Amino acid sequence: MVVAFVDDAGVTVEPQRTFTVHAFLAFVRAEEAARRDQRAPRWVWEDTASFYPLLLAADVRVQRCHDLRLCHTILRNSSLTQSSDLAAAAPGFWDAAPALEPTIRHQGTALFELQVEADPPVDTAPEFHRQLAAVAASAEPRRIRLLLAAESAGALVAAEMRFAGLPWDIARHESLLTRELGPRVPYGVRPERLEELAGTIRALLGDRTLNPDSQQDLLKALQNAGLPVTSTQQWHLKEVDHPVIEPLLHYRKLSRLLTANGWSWLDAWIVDGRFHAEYLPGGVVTGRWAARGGGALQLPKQVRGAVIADPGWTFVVADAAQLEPRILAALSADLAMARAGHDTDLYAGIVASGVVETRAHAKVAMLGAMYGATTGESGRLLPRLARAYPRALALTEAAARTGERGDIVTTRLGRSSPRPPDAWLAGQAQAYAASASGADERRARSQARDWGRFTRNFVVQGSAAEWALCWMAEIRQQLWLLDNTAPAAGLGPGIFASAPHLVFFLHDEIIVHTPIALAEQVTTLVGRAATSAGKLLFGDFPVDFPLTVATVANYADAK
DNA sequence: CACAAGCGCCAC
DNA sequence: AAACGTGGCGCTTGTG
Repeated sequence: MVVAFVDDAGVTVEPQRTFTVHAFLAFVRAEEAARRDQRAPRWVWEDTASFYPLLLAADVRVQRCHDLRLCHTILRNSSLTQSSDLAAAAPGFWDAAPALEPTIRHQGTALFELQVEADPPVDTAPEFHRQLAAVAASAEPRRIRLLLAAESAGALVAAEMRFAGLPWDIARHESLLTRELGPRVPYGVRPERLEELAGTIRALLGDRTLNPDSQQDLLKALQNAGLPVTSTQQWHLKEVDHPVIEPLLHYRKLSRLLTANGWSWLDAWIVDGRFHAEYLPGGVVTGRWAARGGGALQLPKQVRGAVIADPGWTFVVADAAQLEPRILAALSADLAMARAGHDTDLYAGIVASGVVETRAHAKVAMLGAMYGATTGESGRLLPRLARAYPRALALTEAAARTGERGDIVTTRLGRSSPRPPDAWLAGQAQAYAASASGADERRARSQARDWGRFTRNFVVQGSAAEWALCWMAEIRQQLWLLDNTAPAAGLGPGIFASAPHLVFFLHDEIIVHTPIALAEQVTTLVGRAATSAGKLLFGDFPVDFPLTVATVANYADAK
């Protein structure tokens, strides 16, 4: 492996060196240890997800990195760097999907199974220089630089969380399954409780062969039994008065538990008592993370009782209270809205200001403003919200109009929305042609509004994702410092064996797994990190980012 | 046989 | 009450 040494401007400061894999691991370990009290090195590499697991498997953590692939995507699309050489170049290697990463399900994986370098090896220096140039020439270098740092730190966090894993109590999960579904059965066989319910449903609908898993069959059977239904969705079925509805909804609930988080899921995803979720930083266009396999970002509340801290350890579970409306208040510099959330639940503050009558109304109206609701309760309440918070609502409206025109919008730190697809542009163009029919125009208007709702939400969701990245990066750094108070901690075998560490992330919520004795310190630093994240994004604008924090041994007790 | 679309439901 | 954003995933069903 080849390591080049450059300064912040990308200028070579030492001759490059070539290492074997094992020598490289020792080198990184030594560099991180030697500079622990100074400014740590920033490792510039192609792709954290394929590279960092190698280091973690060898018990080596790094403090900082620059993920060329993730940063390239941001710079390629950002309105803040649109005149750079990087953005102008034809799509190439750095725009392609990353190579298939090595599979590391747990720390027992042997080193020789890991692919260290791309084949053929990638020359990272030219791309790094293009990126530095794009940042330097940006209209907002401070923001875009912060975004790249936060995105890269997020990639480190994602790899570390996958490596450490979320503690999972298989016995407790299995007892839940047995209690709800009956004894374990082989894959493909209906568990006892589901079979009983299927029988009840068939009898009540007079259809001996009905498969309740088939939406088509089910809809026909319901209609044949005289029920006035056009879909089999839960909310729809709940409005119908018939004896079959209760067992049917129960069947659906249990079936979901079996297929999404049943015995097969346990077998596939829980290794050594840990759920090693694979997060995909930057996996969503808005900058949110996605996840692959195991449904890490959709863990049902129903199974969270199986998330149990190790003996002598506990969880600090923290979620940002009303994150997106607070982000909107700060983005739009809407002082009235920021004040409504000062020292209180933001929705309660809106009620206290006399804008709407109940917290539920405040919430549905705010969500409607951010998602683009036009009808129902939310649509009715919007005008009152717009009177009380004109700046905030003007921002969401402007973002929607921008999208309807086919233009792009940009988050606080500089992530821009994609351009609409060609089919969308063609549809809009067609609606203006002389030959356009009324149907063409209606379709084009409808598609324009759809894209407007996307850009409307993009600004808020994407800026909230940036806040969350900064929050996590700060938590990670502070946990590292806490860890460093112990001699040589973090750099020996089992790097997360004795120190508090992040184990879960869900858009606006984190879990730290920590020795009980350190839980109070962790709680304090997580709260401070939220404040720091707010300052990084919005400077001195007076917006609060309060957390709901719980110290619990069982995730299900967090809320 | 593999794969994709449509549906439904989980999370935020 | 049910239309309003971002996703992943498992099932059935249709198609190549």
